[in-house]
Amino acid sequence: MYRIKAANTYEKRPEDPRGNSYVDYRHKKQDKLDEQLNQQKIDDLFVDCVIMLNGRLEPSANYLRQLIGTHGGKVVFQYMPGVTHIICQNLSASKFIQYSKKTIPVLLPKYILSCVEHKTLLDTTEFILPQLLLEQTQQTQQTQQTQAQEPSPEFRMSQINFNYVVEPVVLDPDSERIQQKLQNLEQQIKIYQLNEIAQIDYGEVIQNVQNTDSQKSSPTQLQYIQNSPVKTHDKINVREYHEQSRLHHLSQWKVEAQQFLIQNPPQGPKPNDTAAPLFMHIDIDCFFVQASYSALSAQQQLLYQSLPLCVCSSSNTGQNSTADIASCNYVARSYGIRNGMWLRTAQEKCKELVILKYDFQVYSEQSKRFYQNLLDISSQIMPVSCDECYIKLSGLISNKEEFMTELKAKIKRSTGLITSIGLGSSLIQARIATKLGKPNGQIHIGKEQFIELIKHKTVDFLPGIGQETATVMNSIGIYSVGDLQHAQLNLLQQTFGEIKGQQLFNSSLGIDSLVFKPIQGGQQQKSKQLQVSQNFGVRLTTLLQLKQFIYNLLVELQAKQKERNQQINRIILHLNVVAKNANPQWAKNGGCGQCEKTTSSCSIQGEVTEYYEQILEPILSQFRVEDVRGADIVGVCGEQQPEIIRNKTNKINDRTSLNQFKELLNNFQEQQQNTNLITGDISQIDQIQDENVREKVKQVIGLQIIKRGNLDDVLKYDDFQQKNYYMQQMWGEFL
DNA sequence: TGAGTGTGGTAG
DNA sequence: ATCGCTACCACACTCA
Repeated sequence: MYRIKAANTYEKRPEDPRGNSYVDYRHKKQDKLDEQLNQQKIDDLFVDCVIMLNGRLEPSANYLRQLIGTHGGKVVFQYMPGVTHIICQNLSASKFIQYSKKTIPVLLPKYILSCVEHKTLLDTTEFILPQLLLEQTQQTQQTQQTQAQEPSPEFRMSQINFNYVVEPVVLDPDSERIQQKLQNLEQQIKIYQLNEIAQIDYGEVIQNVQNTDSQKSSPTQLQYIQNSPVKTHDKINVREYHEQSRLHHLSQWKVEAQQFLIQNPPQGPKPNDTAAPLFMHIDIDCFFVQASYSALSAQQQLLYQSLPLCVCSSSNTGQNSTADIASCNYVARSYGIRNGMWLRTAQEKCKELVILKYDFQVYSEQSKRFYQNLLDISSQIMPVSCDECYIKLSGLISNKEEFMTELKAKIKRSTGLITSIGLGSSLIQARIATKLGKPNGQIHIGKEQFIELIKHKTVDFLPGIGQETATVMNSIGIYSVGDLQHAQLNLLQQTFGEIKGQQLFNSSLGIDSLVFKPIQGGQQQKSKQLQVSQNFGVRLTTLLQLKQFIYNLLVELQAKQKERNQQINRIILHLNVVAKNANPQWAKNGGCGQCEKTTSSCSIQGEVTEYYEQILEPILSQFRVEDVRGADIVGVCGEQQPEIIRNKTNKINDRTSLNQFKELLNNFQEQQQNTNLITGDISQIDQIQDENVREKVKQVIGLQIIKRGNLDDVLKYDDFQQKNYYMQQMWGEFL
């Protein structure tokens, strides 16, 4: 039996498996790197310097480290005696105090770059952190105002710097950039003036400005146009774009599926929580292809039968089509074609590939029909997407094979679509069963089988492990699921974080990190996030176009907010900016290619669109407009939480009761997956009088224990916002 | 230590 | 040409 370890305990960093202490390990690693850099040394510019890099830096700390290293300097990341320079971009108050105790210059990263450029150690005064100058000025003022005291030792350094206060010089060799900034500033001022003068609809104002601007036709030449000759858009209609985006529809259909289930609550029998857990995962095989195929005429269907098929937005058979294969059937897959592959790659692999068109209307209808067939199986359904869901079947099925065969036949009759079904005692087991059975499969696996069957698959076979995680795993010597099953939990948690590490480990053993949350009929779904984004076909050349675009996104967000009837109290803007040295080979036609993401957020009250200047402003100065290739706006909804009493005196201070209850729960030997009940002696919970409270306790504690490992973590876990509320209820009624 | 904010990964 | 969306989770870091 695998004990689920506490997932959220913040214990001391485990020892290095090779027997070194972690600190030693770090030092050794550092030394090794220094040595490596020393071998590539160019000159002795920084030879007597020990430079400390702190926090997030631009250029990155890694880059600076190499740069300094190759010029003979030593880099550290923690303060230690002997440090000669501190390189930092943002200094928090605590760090400020901490650093200003030391008489060491705190400088901008630009110092390093300039020194390298001029091949000499420059005077540091020009590079002192502006924040530091500002802060010490304020501090000095404060001190002067309040009391005429001797400056405390903390300000020794400020005093030193103060003697050399120089207006910080922006050493930007790229004078074009400054010109651009100034131009932008001018344009900004214009738009502000317009807003003040014209008291009309904001959108209209922007539209007008936009028009006059495009007549002028900005002289700005785009750098990237040389690489990717894409037309710039004068006007981008977000909604129109979304109409054609398969990924947009995919997201929409998920919501539609949820709403469908809310409006048509499953009428099937209620699963038995005390029976052995049994979950079904059902998925339509290559949904897009099958659905598109099902919309064809009988004659065409006959023609295309058993041919390699795919769905793609483009019928372009040219050599350079970067259109995505949205979905391909299993015949096509036998040629090595995969979903997401570019059409040109796919056609290189199979010349006979038949390209079917998207038919979003049909997909939506088929999805509804699919769900219609599932309503009478069980009362608990959890949709995953338009073509995929989990159903809880504990204690409802006698003959599993027969059940699966019949269900598949029923769906085939009603929709014409072929599905795969997996059964398992946890969600992930069912999920993997489906995956193993595809296409047209029906499999039931248990935990032991799960572990056996999946042992030799690569780690990315497991849900939740994508490319990035797989790469990191490979780097620590984990390639197959079997490796993961036998991996050191310590190592995993050290690499991926306490919870993530635990979840990955659990996954490999068939233990869920996903919690089964069936749709509750009649209940309106509340999501935590609303998002509107477009990262395709965005080619902006002027600030005004950018503003117009952001505004359009906000309008769309507002419409969505209204439609879903949700509260939004914070908006986030993501801006994708072309990465320096982006590889044009990697970009799709019209795509955003390799981007760097800039983010800004603000809290809002009232209308989303009113905040558009505010959200845009903080990031305007950070990039050149013509580099922008895409933008997202995310609205984060306020969770509609019950009144949480945040009075400290209301906290539970009855340690005895708490400990008793903890002990009781910790005594449970085995945690049953995804049952709302805790196995073992639950009689004490059942003694709770209030039925609602009792159910809540079971549900909340049960789910949380399964998710986190043990009660300690349940009580500790930050995101468990209703903790205090439930705890009060619990302790009020219980014990 | 909890709340706020930013970053990054994953899935369909 | 082409339609690289969206919701959610975990984590890092800062601030008071």
